[in-house]
Amino acid sequence: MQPTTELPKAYQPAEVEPVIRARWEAAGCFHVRTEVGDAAEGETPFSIFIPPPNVTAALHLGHAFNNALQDLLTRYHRMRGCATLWMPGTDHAGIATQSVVEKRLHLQGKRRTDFTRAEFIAKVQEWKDEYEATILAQLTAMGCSCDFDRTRFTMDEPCATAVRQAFFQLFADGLIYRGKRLVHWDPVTETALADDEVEMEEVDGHFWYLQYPLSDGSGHVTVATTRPETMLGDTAVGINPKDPRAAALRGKCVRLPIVGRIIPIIEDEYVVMPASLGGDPSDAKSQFATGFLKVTPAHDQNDWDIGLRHGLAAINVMAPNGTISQSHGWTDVSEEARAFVGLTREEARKQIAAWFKKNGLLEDVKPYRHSVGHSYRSHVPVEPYLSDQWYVRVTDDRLRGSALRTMAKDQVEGTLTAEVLAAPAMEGDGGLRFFPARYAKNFQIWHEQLRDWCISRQLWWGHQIPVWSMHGTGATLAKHLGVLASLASSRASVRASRISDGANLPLSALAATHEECAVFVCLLDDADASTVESLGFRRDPDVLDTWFSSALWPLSTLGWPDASRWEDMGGLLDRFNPSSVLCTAREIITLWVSRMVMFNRYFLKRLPFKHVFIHAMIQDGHGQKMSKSLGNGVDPRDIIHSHGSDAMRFTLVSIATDTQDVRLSVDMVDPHTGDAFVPKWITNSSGHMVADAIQTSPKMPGKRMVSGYGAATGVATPSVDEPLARNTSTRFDGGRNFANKVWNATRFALSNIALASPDSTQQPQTLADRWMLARLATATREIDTAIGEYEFHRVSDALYALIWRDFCDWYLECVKPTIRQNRTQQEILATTLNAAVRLLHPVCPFVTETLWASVEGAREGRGVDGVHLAPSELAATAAWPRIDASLADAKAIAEFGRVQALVDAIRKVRGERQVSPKRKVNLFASASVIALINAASGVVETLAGLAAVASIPATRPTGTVAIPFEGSEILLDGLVDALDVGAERARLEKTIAERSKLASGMRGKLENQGYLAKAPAEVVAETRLKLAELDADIRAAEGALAALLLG
RNA sequence: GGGCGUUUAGCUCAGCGGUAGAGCGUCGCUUUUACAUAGCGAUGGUCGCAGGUUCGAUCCCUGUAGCGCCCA
Repeated sequence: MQPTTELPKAYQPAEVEPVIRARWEAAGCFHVRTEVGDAAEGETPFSIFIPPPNVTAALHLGHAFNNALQDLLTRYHRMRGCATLWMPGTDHAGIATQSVVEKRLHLQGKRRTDFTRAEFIAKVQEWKDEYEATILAQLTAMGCSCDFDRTRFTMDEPCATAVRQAFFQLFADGLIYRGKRLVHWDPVTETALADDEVEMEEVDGHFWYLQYPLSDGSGHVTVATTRPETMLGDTAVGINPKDPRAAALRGKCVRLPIVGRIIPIIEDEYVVMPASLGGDPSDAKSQFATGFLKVTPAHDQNDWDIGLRHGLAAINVMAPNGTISQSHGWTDVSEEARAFVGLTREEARKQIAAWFKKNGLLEDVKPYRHSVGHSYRSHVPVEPYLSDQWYVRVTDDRLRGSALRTMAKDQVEGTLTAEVLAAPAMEGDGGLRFFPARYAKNFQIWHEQLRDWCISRQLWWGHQIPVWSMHGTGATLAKHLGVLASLASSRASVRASRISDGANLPLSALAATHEECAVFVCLLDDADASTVESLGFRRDPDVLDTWFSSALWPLSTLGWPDASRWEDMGGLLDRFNPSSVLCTAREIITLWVSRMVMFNRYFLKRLPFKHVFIHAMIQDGHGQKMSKSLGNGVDPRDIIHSHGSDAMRFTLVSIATDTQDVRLSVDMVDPHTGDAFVPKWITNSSGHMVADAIQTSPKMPGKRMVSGYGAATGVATPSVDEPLARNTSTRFDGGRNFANKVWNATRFALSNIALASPDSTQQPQTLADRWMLARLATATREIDTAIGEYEFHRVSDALYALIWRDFCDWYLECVKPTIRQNRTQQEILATTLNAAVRLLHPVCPFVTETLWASVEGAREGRGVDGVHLAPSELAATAAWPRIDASLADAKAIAEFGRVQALVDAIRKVRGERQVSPKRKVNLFASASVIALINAASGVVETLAGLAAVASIPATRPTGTVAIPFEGSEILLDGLVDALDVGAERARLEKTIAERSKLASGMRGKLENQGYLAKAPAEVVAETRLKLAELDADIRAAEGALAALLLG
């Protein structure tokens, strides 16, 4: 083993991290091989699929948090001997990535449409390559033990193949359909959005009160609306059937102003009645309602539903870019209405309101604050828009019901419906468990309220939908059926539908149909594409929602549907799917977890993972989510730069509690001086606290730099003179200090072992020795339990307590005087250190791997019965400590606890009196305390700085300081040259006051008959015991006080 | 509007039916050859507010106020 003098005085992460990463890579220890049958593989396989980060941007601390926890789990199970796979990769993030690239083009004055689709995709691909490399570099820098040889991308060939297979199968099984529906439409990016891509925001709007004249001239009705511009598409006015005015209006119509359209008054329960006419006063809307609702089926989801109930026409008055248009379904455009065509929806709102005002039909305007859906991408209000889209029928029991049935029985709230429970049993039923358990409810509610999933996106970047279509009369389309029928049904699926209502048509009925129809051909691969295209079929230009490919991640990354097509994937699917656990954040439950469960169950008839662990979110110092647009996301490499990877990981693990989100205040690092400082904060236009774009160097006032916010928003561009400033945070100091502590404790332990005297002999284990081993045993057990329950902060707490508090502060201090002569202690020291390094490895892989060779070397030829530590070349592949339960000696822990209390009591007085550590004192004590001191074999003398210990003499020596301990008095002699009677009196009086307060509380309890009668006997007994001890302490202190005053 | 969480020491957070803990910060003492990124000690909290249940409530229940997130 090696000369410990080689270890530098402080841990230098920047120097060792690259070396260690190279060592792991050379050993290939994170790569799981396809050959099974290794005899060592006793444990069940362990696998995690990384939530693939978006290639839109680099990772921030939130990702670092997520990945630190995954790596902890992965390394832990690898050490436990499991065949372990952590599958890495990235996600193409369709709309997000396309937007950032479009935004960049926009800065150059260009648009997507200035390029061909292929050219544009090539540009996005470049972006993807850059950020994929960045992300993988970040994961590597963090020390993530992913199987990087298997890194996937959601648009690479294996993933694309899986997507094609899944789409084809769902299409053929009738679970994918084309539907005309109101979708959430983003008029800026001109694409449909999924429900979860819409963010609700509170907006200050208005209610406009518009008068619509009755067509028979008998008066008017007043509708209240927040969106007057949509009135151009009104096809009815609704009234609640319970409204007293309804009967008189039955059968009447109104003449729609501007347009002149005659539209019916219909009765529907959905219509809110004004509070004055019996509406629910607690409903805010009833305060604003007139009882008349303009019904615009093409521009409002609720109106669409009303339209379906009453057979109303849906008239779309807008173009895809959100302007008023006569070309997308609006045919009865009057002269008067023509003036509004071409206006933006915002402008149209103003002008329509103005028209009503000018014509005396605007009855009122009231301010109204309400929530409006906004595009999570372009941030403009989402338009409910009528369009043809592709849907997955997730409401089918084979998807939704199947997902609900996976829930662990005890995590289901109430019971699942009979309909859901009626399905035949399948593998994985009841097998999905959430940690913390409360998140199961999110999963359940989401599925119970699920609507069909709109999967088409009007984008270029993504998986293009593999459907070719042709429109025409049924009869003309039927002519192609012969050729289509010649295609293999296992690779081509054909469906037909009627345009007018979207109804499915059997292919056999097509020839007899003279209505407008569409034929859709879904192809499993492109082999038959030219055949289909030669008939005149055109491929759908849209791409799939990103989550469609993400939903297949646990399948596609393992080679599904046919692993033999890819190198080195054989057998992985059966070994590693279902995976062990998915680690992710709350909002992902609906976006991703749900869809993976549905797809994995549908395609593979089993779960994608058994556990779902949901972790907190990392917020910045102002309680704001880290986001790209705010530029408040901290690059983990900045923290690694300032504190080291292990420091970052240890701190992140320590803040992984299961209750609340974590606030992490962020400082900046001055690139000119390297100093950390608190940046100048400003409030931006959206009301967020951000670091001002340009910051001035605190130490070099002439120098400036760009903040993350400045760079992210493009307000400032980093340059040589004004570089981008890194971030840091003092929150990671604790982790850095801990890594350094481990480093130095190891250095010290190794040096003592190296310097052990050659004739050192076996000695009986001391109390401290037994205690140290007991603590090792209990801490190991605590770590195992905490990891099993996904309570990660308990892991770092246990490591901190074991290594810093117990091993460093107590054990090392205890053995300092004896270790070099005592072979037993050398063995315990080497063994405990070795085990501790293993326990720490999953959290702090770098410092432990760096120390590993020395720590293993020191243990050669030394061991402790009951502690099993198989030798290993690398810490990364070392066996997790196995410690016999017999070592968890509760008596040793309790007795050493008394020793610690005694030492603390003496140190407290020494501290108060500011006694030099060098000064040794004499101690007089009762027989029981002397017995304890003897049992501790010199430890009390060492740690409390005692010269001699003796029984309390018959006459109290003068100048001694008295301390009550365990109900008797101990006296310290020689603590100070001259006793300060006043100070001593104050100390004793304070002690008496403190204990008396506690004692009176307990006495009060014991005088309470209810307490004596109803509290558990052991609690009462304990109270009595404590009270007796307190009383004894008080008597001892009073005795000392009396002696002091007499003397 | 529904759901979940949260409010505990100056800060960041644990905890929990039996009279409150950690880390950091602050204040003393200590450069004692593992570590000053350290050691020893101290200071610091009517556990958001109001009711209720209980022998006993920071913890359970109800209400209320603030904050955060998810869903509509």
